[in-house]
Amino acid sequence: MQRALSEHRATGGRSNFPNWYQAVVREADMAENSPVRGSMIIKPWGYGVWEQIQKDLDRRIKETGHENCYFPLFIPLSFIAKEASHVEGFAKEMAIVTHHRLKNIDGKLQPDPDSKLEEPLVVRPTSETIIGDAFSRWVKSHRDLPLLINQWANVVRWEMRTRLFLRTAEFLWQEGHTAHADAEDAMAETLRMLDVYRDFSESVLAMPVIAGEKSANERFPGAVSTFSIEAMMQDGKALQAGTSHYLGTHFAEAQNIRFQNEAGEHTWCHTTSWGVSTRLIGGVIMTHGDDDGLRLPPAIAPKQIVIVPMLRGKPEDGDVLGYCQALASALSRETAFNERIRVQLDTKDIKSADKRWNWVRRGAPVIIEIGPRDVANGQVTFMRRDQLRDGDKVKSHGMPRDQFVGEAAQLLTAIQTRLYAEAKTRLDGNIHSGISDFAGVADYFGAAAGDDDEGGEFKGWVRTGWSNPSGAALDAVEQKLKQLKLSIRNAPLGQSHASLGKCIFTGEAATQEILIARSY
RNA sequence: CGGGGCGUGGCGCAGCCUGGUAGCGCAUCUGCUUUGGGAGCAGAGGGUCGCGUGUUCGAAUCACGCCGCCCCGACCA
Repeated sequence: MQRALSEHRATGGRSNFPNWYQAVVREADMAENSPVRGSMIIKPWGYGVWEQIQKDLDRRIKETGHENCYFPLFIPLSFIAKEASHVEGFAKEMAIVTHHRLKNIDGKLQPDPDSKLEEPLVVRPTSETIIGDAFSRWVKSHRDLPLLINQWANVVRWEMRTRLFLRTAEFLWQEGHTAHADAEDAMAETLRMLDVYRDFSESVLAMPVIAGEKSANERFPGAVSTFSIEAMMQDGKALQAGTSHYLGTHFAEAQNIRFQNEAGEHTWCHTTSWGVSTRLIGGVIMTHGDDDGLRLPPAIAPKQIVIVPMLRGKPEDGDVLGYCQALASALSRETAFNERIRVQLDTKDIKSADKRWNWVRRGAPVIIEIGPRDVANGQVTFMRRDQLRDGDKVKSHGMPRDQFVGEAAQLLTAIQTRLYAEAKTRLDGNIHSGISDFAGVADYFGAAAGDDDEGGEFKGWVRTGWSNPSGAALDAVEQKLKQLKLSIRNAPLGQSHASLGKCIFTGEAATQEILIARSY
């Protein structure tokens, strides 16, 4: 068997990054395009990753005091209008429901004109309005605060340009919505959840990120401040992997979310919202994938250890299978990342070599291959997906069975750690902080890439000082960057306020450092 | 939605300029051989060439319209 791809690799390599990304999504069996424009079918392996993400993040969300609930998919158009009137620029492309019945007219199934809705319904693009409406009824007293709500849901945004996982018309996410008595408490919540995202991304997805504050122009419409975590993909571009917004009293005022304080005065709540989506899976792919396909961090791999029996249609197959079954059940009694190890014994009736490569492409962290020789010697032969090859050859390891079972959890942890370290080295090593003027930035990133579809040369990020201008001055900065296809990702948190030099845009004294990058 | 590219069996492509009724590699199925490894040989199945209209005796091939995908831009998680 041979793949019609260079050097036996499944993906065609990362030199054409967009093509490579699509190849990994396909080869790893994660998702495919659907008949509906811009909407994807998430296949079992891809959805399995999402389920692991959900499970871990949900626990963290609950541990920080939030409760899950569910709000309707349909939002009255007037709710959106209300928000739009208070939040300039909040004009997302949305799907709108206008009828409630189909009718066969002239042989064509179409909306029945008699079933037109009095008020159109919007398929939720985000739920601030409908949740805020409920909050206005739920919050009466300072004793009701803080109100800490989360929901796991799908949302729809009629995006012009879509890419599997990174931007789809419909996507899955969680959205947290909270109401607080004062700004201090709400801001603490905003930063707390940002840090939940940061830690989750780093320790579970093995995807290092920089947490920071967005510039005024990149704020969520209506937010007082927006924070993000930004991850560096293998092509050097930044991916906004999660956001957390402090909304001040803007939404509370628009939706009448207020409470009586201890003095009996009616007071506006301070609200927050925060979310991460299936985009995280795109981030994982572009962070950890290699020329052979996906590499999944063990913490989110639907199957952490896959056992491939070397069956040959011979009498000893029974012994091999029995040995594998015993190994599988022994391994699944072990614990890694606070859960039972997820083991799969692959008994599908295909060639074992094909099975191996299927799991390699999907990114199973550990692939065990058991043949008669292993059975006879009480051995386990395995491959680490994070260190699959030695040069061009596949590297396999042998170990006594009981030792392997005993050390399996450590092995998974080691893989998790190594994937993180690899990504962390790339991130840290490609943030350039020695550039002190705009010409240097332009020079570093070079001219904007042409209209070809090549991935282009790897460029990291630039970290430099600026004076945090506002209004027209900020617009000018944005335009200047846009010409180089650049944007300000965020102003990293926890900056030391040592000598920052001059703003590379205005020449004034810099007040903080920002990250500049090309982005998704 | 603007610019560019593309749409031919599951995947990757050739054919299209110079219309004549579909081909290659991989994958799939069957048989035999092979077996610590992304196997070999032989045979087989699978495509109304994105959709529609037009031109033509005849359209994958030409024209027009539409849809979808990819890249760039605008927009965004």
